[in-house]
Amino acid sequence: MTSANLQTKEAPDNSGEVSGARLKSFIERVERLEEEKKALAEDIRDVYSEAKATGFEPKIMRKIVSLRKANLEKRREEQELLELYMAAIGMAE
Amino acid sequence: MTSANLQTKEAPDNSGEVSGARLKSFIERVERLEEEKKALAEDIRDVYSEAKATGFEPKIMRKIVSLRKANLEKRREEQELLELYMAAIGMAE
Amino acid sequence: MTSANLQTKEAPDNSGEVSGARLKSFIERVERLEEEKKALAEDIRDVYSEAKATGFEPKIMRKIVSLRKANLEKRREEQELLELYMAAIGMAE
Amino acid sequence: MTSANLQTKEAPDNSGEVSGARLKSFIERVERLEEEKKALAEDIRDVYSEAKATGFEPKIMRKIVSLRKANLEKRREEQELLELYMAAIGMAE
DNA sequence: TGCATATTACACACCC
DNA sequence: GGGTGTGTAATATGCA
Repeated sequence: MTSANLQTKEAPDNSGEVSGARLKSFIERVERLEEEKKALAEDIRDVYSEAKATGFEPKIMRKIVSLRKANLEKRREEQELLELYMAAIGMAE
Repeated sequence: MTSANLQTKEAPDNSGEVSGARLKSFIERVERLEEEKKALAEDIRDVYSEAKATGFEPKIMRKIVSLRKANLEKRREEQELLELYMAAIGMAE
Repeated sequence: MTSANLQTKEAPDNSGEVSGARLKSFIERVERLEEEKKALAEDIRDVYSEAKATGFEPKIMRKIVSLRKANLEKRREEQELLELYMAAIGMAE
Repeated sequence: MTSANLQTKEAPDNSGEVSGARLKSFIERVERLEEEKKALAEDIRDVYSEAKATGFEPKIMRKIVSLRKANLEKRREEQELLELYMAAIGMAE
């Protein structure tokens, strides 16, 4: 398996060593980022916990966050549509 | 609604203003963290894209990442089981 | 609502009655299955209770079950990864 | 580990062998039930798939199932409350 | 576009 | 009985 070429496209070098090293590097970059992501998820939970400790209900808070996000996306879509129309009628931004 | 007390526990102040401000602060902290999390998710996708551009298949890479994570979790669970056993037979930590 | 077409695709018949009857039938099949599932969940709880009554700790038992399941899944994933590799290097199944 | 007594209460026998066998039996009973439960979950998914193939939206169907379940529970709770009241005022069922 | 998977929201079970 | 953690259900996302 070590000498097998994992790449589906043409190998730019004459050994699997380099390919393996690059793959490993990519994998580790992903894992590092995943860890950071996980840490942020924990931070978020901590905020909810802290809020709960001061008397706010996380469940409702999540609802609020979700609603605000939906509003944002809706606004952004409307904005994009607007710009599309403006471009269509020759109004530069 | 503006004067209603959103908190389930006793209000430590005489107005909903303060409570609302605190809630808003929590919400915004969550939203900030969510944004960072989203950015990381994009970074991860970028890594996969970059890897793909050099010839690695994201599908296989994801499997590898997933497998390594499973290994890690399994090890952690085994450790927990061991500690559970030790606790059950009265061996203090 | 009664005459509205609940189906997203074209209605193959001239009334909502049939559509409603089919929907009801699906719903009831789901509910029946959900009931059976719930009964099984209760059976499982009963086993843990019985085990506990004879001196085994459910917490540890759950860990064991979980660990064995993890082993199984890990093995399956490794197999999938292997097949993925084989496919990637052109080895037909 | 093999001779360690996993039971927290007094061992009714002079060896861990029997205890281990009983534990294994409990574990396997749980696993068997879990498998059946999983099979039912798949059956349910199949029903939704089949419904979807005939034009019904699973998302809405799930909502309906959930609502009917809530109604059922609500009714049952009201019934229990009613019986409680009746018992309280001496009205036998 | 449909399927598979990853993430998120929820509910139940255990512990204190 | 209230909080915590685990496990499951639902949704959202990415791939074929």
